Amino acid sequence: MSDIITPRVLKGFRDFLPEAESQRQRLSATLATTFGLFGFVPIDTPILEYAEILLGKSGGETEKQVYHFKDNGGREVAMRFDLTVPFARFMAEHSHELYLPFKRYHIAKVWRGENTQRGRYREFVQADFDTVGVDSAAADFEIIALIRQAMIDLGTPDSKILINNRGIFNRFLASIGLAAKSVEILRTVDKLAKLGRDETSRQLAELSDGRTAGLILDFIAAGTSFNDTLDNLTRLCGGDNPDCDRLREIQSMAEAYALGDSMVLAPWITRGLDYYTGVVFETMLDAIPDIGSVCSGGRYNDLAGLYTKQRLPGVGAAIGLDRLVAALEAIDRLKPVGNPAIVLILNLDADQQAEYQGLAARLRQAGQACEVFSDTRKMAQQYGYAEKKGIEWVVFRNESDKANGTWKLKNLRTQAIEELAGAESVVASCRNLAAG
RNA sequence: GUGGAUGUAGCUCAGUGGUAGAGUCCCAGAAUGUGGCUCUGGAUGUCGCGGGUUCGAACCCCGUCAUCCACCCCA
Repeated sequence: MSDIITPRVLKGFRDFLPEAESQRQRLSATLATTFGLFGFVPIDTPILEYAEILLGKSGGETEKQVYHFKDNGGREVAMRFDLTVPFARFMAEHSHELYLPFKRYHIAKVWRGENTQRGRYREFVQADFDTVGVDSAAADFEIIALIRQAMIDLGTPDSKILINNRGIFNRFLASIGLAAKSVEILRTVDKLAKLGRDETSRQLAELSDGRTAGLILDFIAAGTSFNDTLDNLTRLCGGDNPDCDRLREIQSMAEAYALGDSMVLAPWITRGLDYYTGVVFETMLDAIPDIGSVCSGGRYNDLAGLYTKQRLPGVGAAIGLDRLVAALEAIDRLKPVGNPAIVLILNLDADQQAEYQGLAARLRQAGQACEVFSDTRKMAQQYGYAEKKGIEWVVFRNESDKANGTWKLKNLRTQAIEELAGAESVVASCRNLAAG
């Protein structure tokens, strides 16, 4: 009989080993730098909120996905399932302490109790960024430019930001008398890429009729260029209007910014979430489109309407960091993250313990990360340790080195061994290694 | 939440009713003029978990958990 508890983690939850966690931290740090480049500032909020805050408006679908329970004091609480709703509460509570427009980013874990798949977990990190307190093309464009920069910085310049404006679609639907079914139609259209034209047409015909389905499909057809597509949309929804103008303004900024064809007008992109009211976007990686959008968002005209009378329009997006890591791994584009220490001091002689630590101290004082192997094990094991951790250099000394006060520095890859006069020489050599 | 596939040693997998296997990895030893090549030996599995059928189950049946895929939704 055993009283050992089987170690396991919940479905959709994961442990991260050093290599994976290093990657996550690196990407996260990269994003923080990119956000800062655009003047976005960081915030954080609690992972647990009153259930009514998180479940307030969102009925059905999201409610089923939110982890909620009674805390030890009997309060109904819930774990945040995205960073936008907590942000809305945050703004309602702190807007008087802040300034508008307020541009914030928030990189943190969120939880959703839905079924798992590759790149789809129950606990995952989102990098959310929004500009609130302003409704302008400049703000919309800044989010797009930021997504573009983030994609470049993350190592996926070969990606496309698909953009659309829901307002245009709604105008179009109104013009053909289907405004009442806009939500269903938007959802159906959103699946065009996945279902294909025929199936989408069939489903649209169920919502309206065959002729209307054809009209809708014509409407969402892609043109030969951003402006060509936009001209088509403008014509089909009854001529110039503020929503088309917004896209034109964004496009002119994109040209000045030299975004090129990384920004695509995609009339079939609508996003399922019903709080978006203006431009919406998704970001697809050319190398692995199957994994889905790695950064999605859009404009909403009232962020915190549930919690305050102050009207806060905004625009923002969320990068799915874990999905991105899964994608980068799948296309083999994660840069290896080495061990922080590039030098291992081999521990071969029980009488030299003080010397090893003394050398390590010198190195560290010089800002040089190093390790002393923590036991006098066989050399093969110490070499193996260094290799597994990606440490390229080892320092050791044999009997004669010990007598002479010298050290040997060996490159594990080239096998080259260099004899060094003393600790200062080791420090100097390691400095060169780090620099070179 | 619904449907399908999968689940055997740390890893990759073979084994379809009759005493649990291979490769790799790991450990020990030999050789090696400070490891990595070679040789010898060794360890490791409640066959995801729990029931059932059977003289006998890794294999058949049911349930359950996890992973992957599709739906739904989304990052």
